[in-house]
Amino acid sequence: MQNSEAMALSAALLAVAGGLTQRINDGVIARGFEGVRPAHGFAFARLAPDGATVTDLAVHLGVTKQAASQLVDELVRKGYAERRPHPEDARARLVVLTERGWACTRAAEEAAAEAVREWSDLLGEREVRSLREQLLRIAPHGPLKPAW
Amino acid sequence: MQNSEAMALSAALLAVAGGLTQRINDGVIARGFEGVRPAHGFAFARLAPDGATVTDLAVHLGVTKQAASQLVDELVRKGYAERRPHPEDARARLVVLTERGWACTRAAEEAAAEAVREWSDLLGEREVRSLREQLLRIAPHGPLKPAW
DNA sequence: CCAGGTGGTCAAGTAGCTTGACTATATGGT
DNA sequence: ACCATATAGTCAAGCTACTTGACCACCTGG
Repeated sequence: MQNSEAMALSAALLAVAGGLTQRINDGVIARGFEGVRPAHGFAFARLAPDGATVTDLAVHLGVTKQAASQLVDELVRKGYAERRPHPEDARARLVVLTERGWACTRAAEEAAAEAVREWSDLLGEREVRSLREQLLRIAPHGPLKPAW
Repeated sequence: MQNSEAMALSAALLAVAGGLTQRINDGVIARGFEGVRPAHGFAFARLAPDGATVTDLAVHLGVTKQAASQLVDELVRKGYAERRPHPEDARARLVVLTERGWACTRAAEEAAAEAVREWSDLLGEREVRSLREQLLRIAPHGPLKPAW
């Protein structure tokens, strides 16, 4: 594959990702969750299963723990998460989603599903499934660095 | 398709996009172009064909023209672009790439091709081609907003 | 030819990150 | 049992890439 084709693929991928991010964010806000930014979504993804410590979150997001702590402050202030004492380590705190945090997560899923449905209209469900599997196979596993 | 599957697709897409962005940026820097950020790449893409005005660039990047102007300042200072008088409008300036700017663009293409080659190893060329065409068909056309 | 629109810059403010310094708690070797 | 070192988290200050607001130079149409 020529370099220019690789660049076309890259540009398309980044354009789709940027558009999807914006659509999810807009959709979440339209569902009544104000003051959320895309970065919060990545935090929610890590907090959702069982909660996480600030340091866990920092590694997951690829930022310093101070930045992660500020982000948690913000989520707490806006009612999406709360800090609890950690059951096994008195130094640490377990950050967990509130009910509102869970509702926001569900809203993000709905918004994502809406965008994906449009792709199905363009490509067909079969192609979207193959797209999903291809992406899952090439997705990296490291920290989810939003930087671009 | 269920919401959770849509979310899995979205997460994979964003992870791939984030990883690709980082790989391209790292690759460009490794080829000797210091002080470049991912945002510069999007600017280069708009400047490359025939140059562009600051306002064009601002629309393309989805930022204010002041921000675009600052970015151009930076590119000029680092030797990647230069401002010329606009041939048809004395208010405007045409921002064009320098030779170094073109070299940096080629470096980005090489880095992108490198990443895509790894995907070929995982998926096969045939699947990568189909990935490219699917993405091109669902890519939005608006401003290329890096925000997430 | 001048009224309003557009291209660009200057200046100041802001948000989200960084680095640096510190406290409190945990852990492992002696 | 104790102390040296590592780790979880916070506080404070600084930086950078953006924003909004104000402004000038030049274009365009009645």
